[in-house]
Amino acid sequence: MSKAAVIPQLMAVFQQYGYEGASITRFSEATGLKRASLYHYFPNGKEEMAAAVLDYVTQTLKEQLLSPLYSDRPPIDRIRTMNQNIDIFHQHGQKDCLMALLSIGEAHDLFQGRVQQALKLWINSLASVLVDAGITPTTAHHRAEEAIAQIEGAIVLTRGLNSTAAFERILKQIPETLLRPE
Amino acid sequence: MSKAAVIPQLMAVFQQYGYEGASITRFSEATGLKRASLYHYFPNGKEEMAAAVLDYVTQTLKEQLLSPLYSDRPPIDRIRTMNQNIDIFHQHGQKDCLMALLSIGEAHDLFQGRVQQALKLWINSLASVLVDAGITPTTAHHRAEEAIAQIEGAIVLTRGLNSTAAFERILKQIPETLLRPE
DNA sequence: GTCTATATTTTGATAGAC
DNA sequence: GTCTATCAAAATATAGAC
Repeated sequence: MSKAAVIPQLMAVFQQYGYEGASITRFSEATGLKRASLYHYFPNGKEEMAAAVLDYVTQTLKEQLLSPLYSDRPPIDRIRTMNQNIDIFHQHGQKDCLMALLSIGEAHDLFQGRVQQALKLWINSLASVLVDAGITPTTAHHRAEEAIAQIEGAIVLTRGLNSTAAFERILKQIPETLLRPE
Repeated sequence: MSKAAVIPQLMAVFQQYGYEGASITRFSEATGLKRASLYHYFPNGKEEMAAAVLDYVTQTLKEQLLSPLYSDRPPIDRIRTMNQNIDIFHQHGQKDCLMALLSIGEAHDLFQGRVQQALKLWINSLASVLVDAGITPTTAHHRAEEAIAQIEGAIVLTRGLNSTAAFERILKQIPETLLRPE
């Protein structure tokens, strides 16, 4: 098995258990590889695994979720396409956001830079669509942050209420909310 | 030291590290009590500590955060007062929400019921204020969920961006957003 | 590249003295 | 009620065979 093939499996474990709850044993079960084999790919252990997963997530964010924002379609359609991909990636809110999980506890000290960079990329990409739609840059930036907060919070609600209803409803109304008149 | 005095200190550890990252050693350091002394208060260990903390948080939620919602002041003032207390309790987004943290990983299986109950209490209390303000019950319920999602997501942004700016801005605009015309 | 075996550290938990 | 001492289990990590 190649290193590239194990990373999504490690990601799934981090998504379910968070950084401190994810153990090498759980990684071993998820990948089918023994402990020592995982250390062959990631000599620095869990920390290196999380860093690799975070890089993978950042790339997925760029290629899968944010790339529609840079198309030549109308702004509302670009945002709707992003949301459809978010809905799939997070499985209607049932799969956690790695940026949220890897900013808790000791993971916060380790990955603060990476998480902050990825979040800012998301915020700026979304804000640029609003600017294209004629919205003031400051307002655009604020609204982008608010939309991302709603998405992250909707994931929390999905976990806490054991229901995907709020997530799907919130996601659906985000495009119109973002593009409302100033 | 009484059991009641220990619980807020345990809460602080859970807020910083989450459920799996919170170890008995960290509880010992935070309280000044040795391991065995903590087991005197909580024979069932970490699980019982988290349950006690969650009960304490639920009571704080009721008494400190939600009680202003049931006053006889105008709806907008009731919500503003709740938000001021949220801002203090969560230290401008820097202190995590226990309901969010205790629904991750194996904690999710252990505390799903308690978390769901507390979240529903919050949602229903907030929605009832909107109904008082003349908003349709269904819309009120939806808006309450959206506001709580924004608050939870704003805490995630505070962690991820290492800044309280988004949290404070989002909190400030929530009362008007909740009470906007249908 | 994957494994078995093993070492080390940390964590959760208990017994029993004071 | 708090402690020291101790144990068992789990976690991280490494050595070395194939």
